[in-house]
Amino acid sequence: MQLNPPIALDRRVRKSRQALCTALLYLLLEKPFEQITLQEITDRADLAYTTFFRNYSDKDALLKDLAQTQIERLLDLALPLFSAKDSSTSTLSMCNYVQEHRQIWTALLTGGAAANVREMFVRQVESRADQWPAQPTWLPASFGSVILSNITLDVLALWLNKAPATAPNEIAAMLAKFFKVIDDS
Amino acid sequence: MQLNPPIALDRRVRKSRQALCTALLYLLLEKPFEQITLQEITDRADLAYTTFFRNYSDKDALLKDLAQTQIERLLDLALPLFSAKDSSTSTLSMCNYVQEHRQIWTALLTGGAAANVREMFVRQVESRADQWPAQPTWLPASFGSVILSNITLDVLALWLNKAPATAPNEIAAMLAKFFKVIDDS
Amino acid sequence: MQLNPPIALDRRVRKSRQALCTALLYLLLEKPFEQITLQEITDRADLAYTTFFRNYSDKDALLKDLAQTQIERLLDLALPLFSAKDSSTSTLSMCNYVQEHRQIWTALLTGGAAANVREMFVRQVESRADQWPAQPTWLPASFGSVILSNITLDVLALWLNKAPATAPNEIAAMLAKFFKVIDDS
Amino acid sequence: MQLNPPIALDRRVRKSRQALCTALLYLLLEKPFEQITLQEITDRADLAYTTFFRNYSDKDALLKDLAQTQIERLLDLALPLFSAKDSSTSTLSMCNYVQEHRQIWTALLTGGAAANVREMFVRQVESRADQWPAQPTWLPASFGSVILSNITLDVLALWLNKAPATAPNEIAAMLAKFFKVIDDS
DNA sequence: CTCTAATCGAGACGGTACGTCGCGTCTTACG
DNA sequence: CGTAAGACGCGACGTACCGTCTCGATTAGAG
Repeated sequence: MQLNPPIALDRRVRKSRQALCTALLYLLLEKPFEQITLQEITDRADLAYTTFFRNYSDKDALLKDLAQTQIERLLDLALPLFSAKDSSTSTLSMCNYVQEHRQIWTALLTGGAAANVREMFVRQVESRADQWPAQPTWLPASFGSVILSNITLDVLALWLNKAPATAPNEIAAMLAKFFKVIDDS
Repeated sequence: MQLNPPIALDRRVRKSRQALCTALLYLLLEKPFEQITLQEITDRADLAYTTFFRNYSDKDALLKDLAQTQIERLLDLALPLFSAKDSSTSTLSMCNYVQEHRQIWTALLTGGAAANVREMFVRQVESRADQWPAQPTWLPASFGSVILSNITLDVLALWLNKAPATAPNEIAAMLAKFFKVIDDS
Repeated sequence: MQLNPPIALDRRVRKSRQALCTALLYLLLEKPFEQITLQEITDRADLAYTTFFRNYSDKDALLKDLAQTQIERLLDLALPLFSAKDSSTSTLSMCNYVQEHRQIWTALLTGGAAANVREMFVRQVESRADQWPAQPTWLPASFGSVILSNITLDVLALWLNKAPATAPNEIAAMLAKFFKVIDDS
Repeated sequence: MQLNPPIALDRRVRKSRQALCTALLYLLLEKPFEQITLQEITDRADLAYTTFFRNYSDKDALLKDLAQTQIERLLDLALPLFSAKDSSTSTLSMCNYVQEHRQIWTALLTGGAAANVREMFVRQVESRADQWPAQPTWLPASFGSVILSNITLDVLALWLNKAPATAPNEIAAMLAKFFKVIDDS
């Protein structure tokens, strides 16, 4: 029996954080993460500079808050793809998800924070390593997840960035081809 | 019979730049690129702070100078791998090269500048796109090189970082497996 | 009934500026203005280096802030000296004022900023030119104020610098003698 | 019996110094002494930057070389003015001299080096204090020369700067009037 | 007329100070 | 009394200028 969601945040706090997140999101479409200033973020969010620090300790903390959730959702859809059975299903549903949230994922993957996001992504995948039993035998332990993650992100980034017209199922097909290599003993 | 390198730089200049490059290289083994200070670099290079700017406009310019050459050399060895014939030969020679220059490539790929280096790498690969004719037919144009580059770098980075004991030919074998997917129509 | 001073500065700002002014004042007693470093000023004021620029655009701006007020006060006392009537009275009160603020005026007139202060002084005198009607007839327009200012400052500087024991009324007498030349047609 | 003039400087050296002096002179007409760069001086003199230091230790040394001679010549003409007899004669000849070298004295007195030149001037006058016996009795020792010097320079500077059309003898008359105050017991 | 030494051109370098920008803390003033 | 506005400490950056140095190339002037 749970009381409340983690400690039901003040509505104002939720609003501020939301504003900061979307502000960052839009800025990421314009310029690299490191070049984005807290001042710019708070300006765009229409909040006082100091308010930022009441909500996040850091610019990275904001990015994390922004990206972590997205990554989680994506992984919930994507992880089954490692289990060979419904690989194609999960791959496709992942691509559909990205398609639906095209803008946010464009910011995350092709914007300036790409490197950071990839790192978070890989770390999350590794922390869920136990969720799929079959490690490819021809790769050293933990090589698999890193490489798989990177290929996935590469394909998604290229899709969003260079070939936005491509249909989700085409992308899913490409990914599937790569995944098969790893599953093949 | 070669003329002279473009303008044969002053010996002092060459020395300074060399000092700065090696200074950066060692610092990259210790901490992320963005956290490295120009002061630290010049201190380690035993040069005056202002001398940095006489040689490079930027911290990035230094990294570029440092990495670009290395990448070129690596690509000279690696590029034939795209032409299916001697794929395995070139892959192996590339791995051997990395093995021989393990330290520098560890700094570049697993240190803090990894993201930048990857970007440079991809850009160079793309600019040499004409050097291997066979583009995979099942991938949109220019997807191939990016993904191939990233897989290559992923594997190399993991090798240097997590499994340094592995022999070059084992790594080459892994790479070959991935490359085959792309070549397969 | 006056509203408020222009915008009633933050108490911290007032404090910082005050600290910077007095810091400069003391340093002027030690060395020429040009040799005084912003670092020295902020060190002595016990403020961060960058805080200087939040309060003044320039070292000169600080000096101006420091000197302008003093000059104004002095001129309020001194200007009547040009109207022949109470010449002696105003000259004496000016000398007394300088005597009372001996230290600050020593810094301004005999310290390293003397040249700048003289210039400000002359400029202020000229801008108040309308406050005394009688221009000497035997001098080109505007010669009078400049020369008068310089003589005044020369005498004051020498007094503070070389003959500090002299009584104010003696100095006033000297000045009076010079002023008489100008008033004499 | 003297061997050679001080050591007959190399013709090149003489040329360089001359070029540097005139370069500075012209620059002084444009901007304050402190804002003049060694680079600017050597550029204008069409000499290498390092050549400056082969001839002068300092920017001040150059100014001194430039001004000292001029001041000497002026004082040779002007000093008799302190001996009441031929006051008017010497004052006039001084004014004539300045008129003839109008440009150089404009640079020295109204340009950016005015403060330094004044100081040199006063110092030279004081070092020649013995050349005129009659110290005014109503002024503390050594007040006389400083004030006299400053008045002289003030008048000359104003002349050159604001009333260039005025004839030398008019200026001489003004000066005479001031000098009389001091000579009067 | 040559030879030698001083001077010059060119520019890298060490170093000091300046002024700017951004982060994160902390205080003030205001609603 | 809590929140905005924003001053402040701090650290890094990049610039400008000074004065030193090295290395050739040039030239003056003595023999």
